[in-house]
Amino acid sequence: MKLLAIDGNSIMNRAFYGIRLLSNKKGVFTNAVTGFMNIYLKLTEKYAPDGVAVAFDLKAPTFRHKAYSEYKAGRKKMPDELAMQMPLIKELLKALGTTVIECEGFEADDILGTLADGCEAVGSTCIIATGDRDSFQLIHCHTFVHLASTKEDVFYDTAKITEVYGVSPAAMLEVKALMGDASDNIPGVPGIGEKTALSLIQKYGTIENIYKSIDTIDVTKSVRDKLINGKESAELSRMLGKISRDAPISKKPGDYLLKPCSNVKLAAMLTELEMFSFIKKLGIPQSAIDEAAALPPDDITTAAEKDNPETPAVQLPELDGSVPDYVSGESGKLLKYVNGTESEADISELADSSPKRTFDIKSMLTELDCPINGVTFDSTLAAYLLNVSSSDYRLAKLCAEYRVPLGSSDEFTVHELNRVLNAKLADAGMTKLLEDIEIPLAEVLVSMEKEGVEIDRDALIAFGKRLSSEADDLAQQIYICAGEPFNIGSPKQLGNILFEKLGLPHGKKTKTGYSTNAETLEELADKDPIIDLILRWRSVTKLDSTYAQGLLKEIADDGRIHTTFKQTETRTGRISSAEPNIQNIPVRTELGREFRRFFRAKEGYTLVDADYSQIELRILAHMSDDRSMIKAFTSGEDIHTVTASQVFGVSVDKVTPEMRRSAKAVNFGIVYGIGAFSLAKDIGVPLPEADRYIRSYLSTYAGVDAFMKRTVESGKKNGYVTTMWGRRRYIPELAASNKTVQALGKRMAMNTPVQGTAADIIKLAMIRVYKRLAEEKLDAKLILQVHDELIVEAREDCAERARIIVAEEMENAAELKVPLTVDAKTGKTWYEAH
DNA sequence: CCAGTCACG
DNA sequence: ACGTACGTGACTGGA
Repeated sequence: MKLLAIDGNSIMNRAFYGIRLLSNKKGVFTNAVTGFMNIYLKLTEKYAPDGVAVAFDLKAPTFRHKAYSEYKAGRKKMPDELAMQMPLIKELLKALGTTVIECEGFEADDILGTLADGCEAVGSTCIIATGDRDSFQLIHCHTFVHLASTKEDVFYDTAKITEVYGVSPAAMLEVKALMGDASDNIPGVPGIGEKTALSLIQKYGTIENIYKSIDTIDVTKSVRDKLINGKESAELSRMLGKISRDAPISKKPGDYLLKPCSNVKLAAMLTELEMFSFIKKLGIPQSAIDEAAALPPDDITTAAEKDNPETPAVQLPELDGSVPDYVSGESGKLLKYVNGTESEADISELADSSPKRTFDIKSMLTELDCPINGVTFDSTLAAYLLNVSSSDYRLAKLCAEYRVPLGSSDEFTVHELNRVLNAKLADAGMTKLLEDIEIPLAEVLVSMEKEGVEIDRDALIAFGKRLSSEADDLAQQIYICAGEPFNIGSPKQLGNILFEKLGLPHGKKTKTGYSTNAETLEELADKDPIIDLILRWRSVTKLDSTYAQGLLKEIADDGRIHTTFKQTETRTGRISSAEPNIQNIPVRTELGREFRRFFRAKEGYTLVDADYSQIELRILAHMSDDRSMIKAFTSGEDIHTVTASQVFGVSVDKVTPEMRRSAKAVNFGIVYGIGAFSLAKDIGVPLPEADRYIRSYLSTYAGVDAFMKRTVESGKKNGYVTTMWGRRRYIPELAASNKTVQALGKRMAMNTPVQGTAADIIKLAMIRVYKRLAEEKLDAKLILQVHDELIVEAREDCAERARIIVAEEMENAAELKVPLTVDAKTGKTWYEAH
């Protein structure tokens, strides 16, 4: 018989601090549970135990000794994020068939000691799995310790302990009692550390022996004095550190045999916790998953949710069964589900305007390459709106998440999934957002991807050659400065050259070595000419590899680049662009901006480039209803100048360029949820001065201050924040107890409504522009979007009409309390038009 | 596959 | 005392 005895608290601790904070979308934290499950699976695979017992401390233990409780009282309280995961792991462990043991008056260690004692008595093997070394004293003939550490796990038996520490396992207690253990609040003998304690016990075996012959033992005077003064403390420490072996639990290993798993319970819990990978790893049968999905939503809910009970159940909208649900199956087949019947459908029926529902309309438009009209609902987009933070909106994942049984056919499953998603979306007030923005947008995006943008390949190749030869020159000069060639692109090698070989003063370090980013290097620019060369090399190679070579690889046979716009990627509602990313083509430096000359209109056409002016600040003015900021925007003056004049209390014509620069930085910072530290770094002023700017800004724009506070409060209360169009983002970070994480949550809460509303507006604008260009039968197509900028390719003779139309539709996409202004220009290339 | 870096709004 | 502005994607080096 082989018993695996797990120190539950210790392993949960390791898991919690070893994995960054994770949570499901309801805000239930899951990182410790995830880590524990990984360790549990590893252990059972490695040792194949017959029985598993998991020991936990009780929340409010009564202590063995009075003195003990006094010491333990000084221990830090478990963070809430970890505490709330304890009941979850216990439930999971029970469902896995293990025995969970908690025992009043005894800590997890004592339970392990008792179990080990029971195993020794009958010659069963006992493997103790724990994250701390306290249990070493329990190692014996049949008792071993599996130490789970951050680096790698180590297996300890008597021989290993003797090898590593030079004492017997039982003597580990004596060592600990001498050296003490701060984390366990064991005082030890003041002044005696690990080295001295080990050598003393190696020589004399026990504390008792040491004190028996305290006058004659071979130690320095100072150690002897410390020992004499610390005698009482040593004896107390030994008592505190000794693990008890008589917890009132069964000592028979046979009583802890593994029971069969409760697959349904496991499936339900792991689904609720969104830990889908374990469902797979545990090999839980589909039947159990389906059965779990049919259960009513259980009580694995958050405390947060209990504090905010959902509004009483309202009548949720049911789906109209006569509206077909479409899904594209393998090998290009189109399947549908209508009035309870499944059938194959012809793509031609998608074109008519009769109502229909889809699963991933953007993929369907792309793959089927046919018009799809009358779409009233789309599963993928609905799922994105319900949880913008997911990274997987595939059918199986959604079914698991929303407790829909994976049925016999996809069309039936999609129908069932849509019922759930539709009800949840209506409940969250996002139906209009789906119908009016996301669904119509899918068609616009697919059209833009298909159109693409023409690239001047030859010019791009020539520019790339220029960049790479420049990079080679710079590299040669760098090698001369460094005295040897090395890989400049390796931060590790570069750090060695700069800070070890050349001995330059290094700034802060990263986890892996010296920091060598541009910000750090710029501070060293006057120390050595190599710095400037490296910065130039970085910039030139970046442009060459990412933009010259990178873009060349992406030019299709039609001479154009066809990006992919992702509609379900960002947390804020923006769209993103990939393969290639056309939303980060250089513009800030003159050399980088050259790339925009290679993005050109095709023969006989012109580009129209229109971008919103200060859209995020305008939205902030509107949402916060701040009188001063609204006035600033209605005055028609430059916003940063007006801000400077209001914040510094001077007239507009007295604003210096310096003042304007600061005001601009604060304006940006405010939208991001500013901190004085970062502002100071950004504009290079002392921290107290940056702090004054912010306070002055927030008192000038008190409405903004109030809006930010309101937003954070509502985020904390509801668990999410929203945009003007009701787009939602859950922010579990707001509930974290770690201050840094909470501060991050606050910044997200402040930024998301603004950035997200801007995303709502430009999406509306795209739909309007797309429709209007089609209605007016202009030979002009929307081709690119860069967050606040739209680019249209128009035949030369209608470019001016197109320019007017694009600007008009963008400006009228939303009605705010401030004007929503647009700059629209034309040009043969992106460079010229922007 | 992650960390570091850097391009954009 | 600590860590420090929001949101993305691509490339490189190195475990």
